[in-house]
Amino acid sequence: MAKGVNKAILLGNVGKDPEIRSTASGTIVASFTLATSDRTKDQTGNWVDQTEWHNLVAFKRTAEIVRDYVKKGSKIYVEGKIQTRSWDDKTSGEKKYRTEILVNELSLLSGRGEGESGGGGYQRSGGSSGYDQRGSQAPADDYANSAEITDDDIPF
Amino acid sequence: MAKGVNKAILLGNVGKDPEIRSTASGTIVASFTLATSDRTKDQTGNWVDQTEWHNLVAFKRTAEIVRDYVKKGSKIYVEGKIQTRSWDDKTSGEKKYRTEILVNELSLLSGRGEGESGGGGYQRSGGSSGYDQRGSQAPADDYANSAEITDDDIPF
Amino acid sequence: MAKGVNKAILLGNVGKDPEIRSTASGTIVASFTLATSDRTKDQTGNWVDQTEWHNLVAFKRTAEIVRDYVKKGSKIYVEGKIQTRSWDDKTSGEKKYRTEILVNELSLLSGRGEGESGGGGYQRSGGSSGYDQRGSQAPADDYANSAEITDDDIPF
Amino acid sequence: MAKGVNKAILLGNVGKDPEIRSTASGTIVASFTLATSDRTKDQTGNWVDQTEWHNLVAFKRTAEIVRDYVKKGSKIYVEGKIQTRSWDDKTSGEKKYRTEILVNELSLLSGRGEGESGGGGYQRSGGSSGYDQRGSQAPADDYANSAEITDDDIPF
DNA sequence: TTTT
DNA sequence: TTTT
Repeated sequence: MAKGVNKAILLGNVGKDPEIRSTASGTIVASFTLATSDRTKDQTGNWVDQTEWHNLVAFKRTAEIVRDYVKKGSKIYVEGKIQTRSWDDKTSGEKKYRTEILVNELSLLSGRGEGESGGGGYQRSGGSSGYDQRGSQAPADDYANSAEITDDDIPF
Repeated sequence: MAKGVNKAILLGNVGKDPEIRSTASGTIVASFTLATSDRTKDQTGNWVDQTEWHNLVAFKRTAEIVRDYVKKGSKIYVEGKIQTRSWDDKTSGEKKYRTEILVNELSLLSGRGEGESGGGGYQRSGGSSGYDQRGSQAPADDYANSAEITDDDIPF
Repeated sequence: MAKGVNKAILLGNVGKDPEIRSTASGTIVASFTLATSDRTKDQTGNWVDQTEWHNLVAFKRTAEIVRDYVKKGSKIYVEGKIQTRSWDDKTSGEKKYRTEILVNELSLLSGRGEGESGGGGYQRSGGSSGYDQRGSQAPADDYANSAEITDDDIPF
Repeated sequence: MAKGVNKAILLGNVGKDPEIRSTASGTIVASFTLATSDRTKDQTGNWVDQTEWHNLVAFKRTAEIVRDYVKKGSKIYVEGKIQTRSWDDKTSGEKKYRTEILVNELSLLSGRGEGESGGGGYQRSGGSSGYDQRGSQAPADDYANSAEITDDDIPF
């Protein structure tokens, strides 16, 4: 009776190769971004392409599918839950928010081979944090340090 | 052809009486929060009620419906578009993000009279920012100062 | 990869007390109808209320919730899968179709006590087929005789 | 307050080249079928591909997009309204039902050139009624004769 | 009747 | 940062 509905339905293109991590307890986690593009009229009546970026997270079996089949450029359909996590920024002391889509349904729309052009290595190595995704530096670090996903964040 | 899908489907209860404002050009804007509750199992297998808060915005005709019929406690169904706005925090200089649902469909589920218990005054006056809903003070002010909705933010 | 999406999202009022049955193998099945009302403009520009009726089916745990909490008049939100079953009419020999929503998510929106007006008995007895909801008699019988849900129809 | 929700969300492949017609008043109408495929477990626990077929109808601007870009094999995402039309079968005298999805949002997922393999002619000519789509003969004719879409069926 |  |  107290059950609400919290559902996101998205169809778009993946911005970067997904980040794959594991929690302390061994749960696999995939993080990636999705661009949904729209053609809307602006104030002057012109058609403008408008792109919205979404932060997606997937766990367990869904994360494995992401790891194995989703890459930069992939077109996917996704259903998920909208979640906002918050943490206290260590340096500024301010509260920060990050909204993510917890993916629970995923459909691959690019054929095999489509999506990524580079055939070679997926060099997703080094210091790439995977959250440095809006041209912001400090926030990414901050997020990585203060708001890393822990087992407590996982809803199962 | 490049058309993506960006849709949120929410059903829950309104957290506070909506804020009603107008842009410089006279467009009416309604802002409010919605709680969607879920019963999920936690790590230890217990059923836990989990509430997610969403920031909703409505414009024009939809904003008028919100103004006239939606209040604290109202149960509503909503469809909208997920949007993240960003701005530079004036004091800390950091980039901040705020994700909102731009409502384009709304269905009232509380009967008339349901929802609000207090019959008296809707004292939506004074310093009540309507964004002080996560125990955070500064962010609300900050948001009010730095990220006020302007005509440029309105997608039509 | 070949995964499609087939989803119905409905919010409306239940037309009659649900029918509860069991398959030969003991799976509980609930069947009921849902009215979704819309206010659309007709050809002459007048606002007209338009009601669409849907046939819903629920199995197992969801069927138990329907049995225990859903009744005539209940306002509910439902997610499900659109399915069309077909059978050969015994008398006319024609192929017949029936589209149903296989419910997999259900949210009760009427408070307890709301919905049903009659306090007394839920006389869901006798010949009430539960499918006699469009002013048609024969189809209901026909359906009952020729297109009863069998274990083969259940997708799990 | 009496506003319900009636929404279908489908992603799949088009079964045949769409039928394009016009009503007496000149409204363009597109009819086509969509297959949504699912991989579910059957009773014995094996994974089985299950395909559901949907009847889609589009009007006006959406019908033009269908006419110009959608063909047999096209992968599309669609939002629409579930509608059941009924009519009296002339020969058997029985009431018949046909459930359709009235498309109001459409996204093309096949690239240009994808979808159809045959480059040549779209010979959608002759007596093809477009409703002879489930291996049934009489019903199609019947439908064509008794339940043709008229201006009265169009909800605007 | 589609698709992987 | 994606895609058409």
